[in-house]
Amino acid sequence: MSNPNESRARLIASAKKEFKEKGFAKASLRKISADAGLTTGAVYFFFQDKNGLFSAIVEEPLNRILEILREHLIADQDEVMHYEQHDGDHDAFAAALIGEMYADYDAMMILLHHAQGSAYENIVDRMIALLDEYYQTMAAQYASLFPGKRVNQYMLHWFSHMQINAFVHLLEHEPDKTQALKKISPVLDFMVKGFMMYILEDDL
Amino acid sequence: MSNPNESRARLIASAKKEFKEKGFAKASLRKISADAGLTTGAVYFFFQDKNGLFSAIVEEPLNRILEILREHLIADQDEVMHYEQHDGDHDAFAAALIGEMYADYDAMMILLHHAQGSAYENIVDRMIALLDEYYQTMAAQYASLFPGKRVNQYMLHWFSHMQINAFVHLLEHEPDKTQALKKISPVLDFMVKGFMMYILEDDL
Amino acid sequence: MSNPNESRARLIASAKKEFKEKGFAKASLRKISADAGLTTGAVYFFFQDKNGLFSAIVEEPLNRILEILREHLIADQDEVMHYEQHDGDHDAFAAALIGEMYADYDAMMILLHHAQGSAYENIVDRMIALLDEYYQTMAAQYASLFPGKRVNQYMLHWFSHMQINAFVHLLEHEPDKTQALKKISPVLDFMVKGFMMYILEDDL
Amino acid sequence: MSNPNESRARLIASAKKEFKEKGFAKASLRKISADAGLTTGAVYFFFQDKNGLFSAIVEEPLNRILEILREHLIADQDEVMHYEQHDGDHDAFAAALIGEMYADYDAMMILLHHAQGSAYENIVDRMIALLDEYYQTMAAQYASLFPGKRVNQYMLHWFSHMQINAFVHLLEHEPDKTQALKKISPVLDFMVKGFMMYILEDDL
DNA sequence: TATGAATGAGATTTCATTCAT
DNA sequence: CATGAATGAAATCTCATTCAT
Repeated sequence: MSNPNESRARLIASAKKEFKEKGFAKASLRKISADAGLTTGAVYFFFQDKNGLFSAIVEEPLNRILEILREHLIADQDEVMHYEQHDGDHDAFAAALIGEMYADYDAMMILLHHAQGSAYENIVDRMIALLDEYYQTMAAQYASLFPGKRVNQYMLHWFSHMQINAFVHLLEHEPDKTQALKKISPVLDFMVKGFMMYILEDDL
Repeated sequence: MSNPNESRARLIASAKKEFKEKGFAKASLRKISADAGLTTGAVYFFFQDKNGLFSAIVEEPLNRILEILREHLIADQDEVMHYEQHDGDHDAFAAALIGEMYADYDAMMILLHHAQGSAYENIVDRMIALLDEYYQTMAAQYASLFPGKRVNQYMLHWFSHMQINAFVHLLEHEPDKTQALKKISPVLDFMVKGFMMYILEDDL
Repeated sequence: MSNPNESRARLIASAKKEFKEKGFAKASLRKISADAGLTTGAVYFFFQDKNGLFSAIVEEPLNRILEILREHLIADQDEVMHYEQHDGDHDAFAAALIGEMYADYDAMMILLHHAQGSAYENIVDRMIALLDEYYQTMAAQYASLFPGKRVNQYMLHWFSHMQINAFVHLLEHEPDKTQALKKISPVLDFMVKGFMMYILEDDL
Repeated sequence: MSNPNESRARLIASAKKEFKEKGFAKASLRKISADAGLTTGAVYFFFQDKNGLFSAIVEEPLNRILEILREHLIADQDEVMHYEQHDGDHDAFAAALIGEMYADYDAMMILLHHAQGSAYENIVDRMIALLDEYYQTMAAQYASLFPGKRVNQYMLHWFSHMQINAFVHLLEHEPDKTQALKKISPVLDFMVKGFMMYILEDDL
């Protein structure tokens, strides 16, 4: 009770429970505080507000995920430019991503599935948008190699969507990290092959 | 005040606006009523409660969708059993499904994206489960033709997930029905091909 | 539905059910009307308002009870003045009273036990007051025969209270009229004897 | 605002006023809070809900009453078993009971007369049942001494009823504790004598 | 470092009642 | 004879947030 770090930690632990059960919007600060053996005021001492408490849980894991996404995407871009074979890289990327996703499993679940009403409620869409942007450049370069073809924007966006959701789906359905790595492999394989085959359409 | 049906219709129209903007949980009956030029009591005259108002918007479109899903799935099962070629059928199914989905675009969006807190909050999951169940049977029969192979349950479930989400994604990104039909075509093609290739794994 | 008398009757029948179950205050006109296959408006056509509906149920039985009470009390007064023996009369009074009370058992129960919130919520107290008033006169005359004695007002009022409640209690605990007559007999006997013995106190 | 205990106390004081005037069901938390110079939220800070506020008023007095009732009843049982004379004990019991009843007069009135709709709405009936249970045993032993006689169940129950109501009636009609003690004395005397005389009937 | 008190705004829901038709 | 529509007031309750201490 006296150790400040401990109180903060207990608050976060209780908040994780509550957010996971009720979602951000329906979560009650009173219940979180009470469960932590503290009062609502304590939340406002340690965090700015309800959203601040939520941030304290998800911000760091999110940043690490975004970092990995960015690194991978930059690497990927170069690969396409050099027509390199990069199957192994995909697995390396998946491994890194899954490593971080499962490092704080609860936080990740909360961020991806229970953020409605919070400042993060569109996080999945924002990640998709991020991917989209990179794919845009990549696909344009790819298309330039095939005269008479152009990028199918809809498919491109759908691939971004599908790729992000593949990981979200994984998190939801496979709580074990080792199993997760095995299961995502054919999924990625499928998507990579499909990307090459379906991303271009006839230019009329 | 004037036409009886008009008030109910105004209430539903206002509710659609509010649900779409705020989602079920955060939508305010006060605002809905006021926007319709009525009082909250009127909502309880025309509908049972907040959930009843929501149902009045989404129940019928939902039922039509489920009907089409079921019809298609039964047909699909027979096809696999007879090794028939059925690409055309997929397009017919997509056409029917999209036809209904776009018949009341707003209702569909509300049902699929803004139902959290309502009795329909798990509707997408329930649709996925429905698909999953049918695929289960289908895949088992398919697997029986290939000794040494078995169904990859994870991939199977992911395909259900992906298929439903492909339509949800479509709805979200393509408000025009005609365009929607064109855009979903390669997506379905991609998924059908993938299904055959990735649904089985080595039996150890 | 078309016969007006029938509608009114159905409304009253449904109201009896609802009042008995919920009490006047918590009874819902909507539920009463619906149960009668009508709408709330119908209540206002046949009765003035919620209280009017209640009155339609209890007014007549109440009046008959009051009539009997008054008749008995006037007779009783004369008896005391003439020192007559009147045990049989008590039983006759009880028989008449119980006859009316059980003539419309439900109405009586509603009037005596479920009237809170209605215009009749103090009916038992008013009946007690009525009795009290008559006893007042009677006891004063009785006391005038015993120098050094005076009426114990508290006991007098308590006897009124007890007498009324004896019948209320009977109604509540014995739904059968014939049984009721048997059971009330020793109760009345007890009270009559007690009245004579305890109604006077020493005048200091 | 100022003294913390003061707000809670003001809330309880206002609640007593409102409950006494309107009864539990029709009492308004808004009015109670406003009268206390606070908002409804304050009620929910200090108490769990409307029933909790009611409990805060009546729970303690009630428990003390029940305690006295139980003690007296156990003592009474022994007395009958030993054919002891115990007139004095009745007065002691009455004194104790009245002492507690008048310790918080308003709370007692609210509990006994204005609890409809609350968790305590059947408290008088429960007290009667408690008494009834004890009398059951007592009367059975008494009856065993008189061959050819049996307990008149209806009278027995009516005595329980009458005894409890004698105190309720007292509370209602005599706000002064000292006066109350004097007034209840002949009432108890009357009931004790009656009990012995009327509790048995011929066994057929 | 945190509490305890309290606010103020808002939520859904229920109700008796009215009235044009 | 009765409906169907609608009101307006009120109800309990929940919540994030604030702030003096």
